[in-house]
Amino acid sequence: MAAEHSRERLRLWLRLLAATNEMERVLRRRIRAEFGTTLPRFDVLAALDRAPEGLSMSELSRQLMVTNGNTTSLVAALTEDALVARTVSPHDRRSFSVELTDSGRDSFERMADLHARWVSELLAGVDEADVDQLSRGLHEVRLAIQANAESGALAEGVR
Amino acid sequence: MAAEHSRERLRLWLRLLAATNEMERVLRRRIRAEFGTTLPRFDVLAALDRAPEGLSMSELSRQLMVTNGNTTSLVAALTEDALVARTVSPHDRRSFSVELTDSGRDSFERMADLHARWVSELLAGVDEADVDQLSRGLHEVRLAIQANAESGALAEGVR
DNA sequence: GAAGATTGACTGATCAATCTTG
DNA sequence: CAAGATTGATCAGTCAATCTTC
Repeated sequence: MAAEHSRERLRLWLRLLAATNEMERVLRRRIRAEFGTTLPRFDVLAALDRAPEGLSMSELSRQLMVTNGNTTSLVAALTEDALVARTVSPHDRRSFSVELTDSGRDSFERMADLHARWVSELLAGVDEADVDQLSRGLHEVRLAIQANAESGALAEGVR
Repeated sequence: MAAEHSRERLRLWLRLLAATNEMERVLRRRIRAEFGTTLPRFDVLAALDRAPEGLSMSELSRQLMVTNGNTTSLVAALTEDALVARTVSPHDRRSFSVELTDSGRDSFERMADLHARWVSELLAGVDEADVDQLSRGLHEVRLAIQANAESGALAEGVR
């Protein structure tokens, strides 16, 4: 089994967490200071910008990796501000399509460049080869977690 | 500058975020199901377990990578449950020392093993060499973010 | 005035329960 | 009954303002 290398894996998890927290903290602060909005809201706009044809609430939740309930309130707030709009699906009256308004798209585009620049600058100093290696490794890590969480659920008695 | 490789760095950030979210989601669910508590509370107990002599609120906040206000309410809740105790510092009446109670230590030790096993199992399949490489790389990433956030703050006009 | 800690207002996130439509 | 979405309760987290002590 894998238990004999428990220590190294635990350390990996702590470092993963530390790096992510550090990045999120900096980005959150800058987005607030510079644009007067929040990271989650920016993330909603980014997801919708990638989907010009619109997304359902569930699909949007999946892409943002959050629950439906969370998405509901985020989208409600953004609708208030007229940055996104919801239109009822023509084929399923349970479902909405959420998309950017013109104002939302403008607002997002104003922010996106600077955001990308921040990320890039914050990661400057990590050398090029490491960036790619880490990307690949982290993708592998995510897939492992997903795979192991399912099989582990039964073994551990987690429902 | 670093801007020419913005795309790869952005991708790294997204994967970092995805992997961390996935892991946290699984751990949070299991801790709730198995122990009836939450990940942040577990984290407090873990930090205090590593510091038998106790920690001040500020030092605890720093280690948990959260704000003081957050720590205040977490520690209040754990004090309610008699898992931690606060004693006034003998030398500075502004400051507390927070430490585990016997009950808190028992409770933590019951959980710690299984938690470590979960982490290890969830990361099983990531091969040994990659684990170490990722650990080192992520440490480097964190340091880069911290270093660049400071220097960037002035350049970007973030206060 | 600065540092340790708390408070209050607010945003974000989960989860379980519910409503509506399929 | 399943699936899409919302609601309400609860817990986390930030931030700015405040209180107390140094």
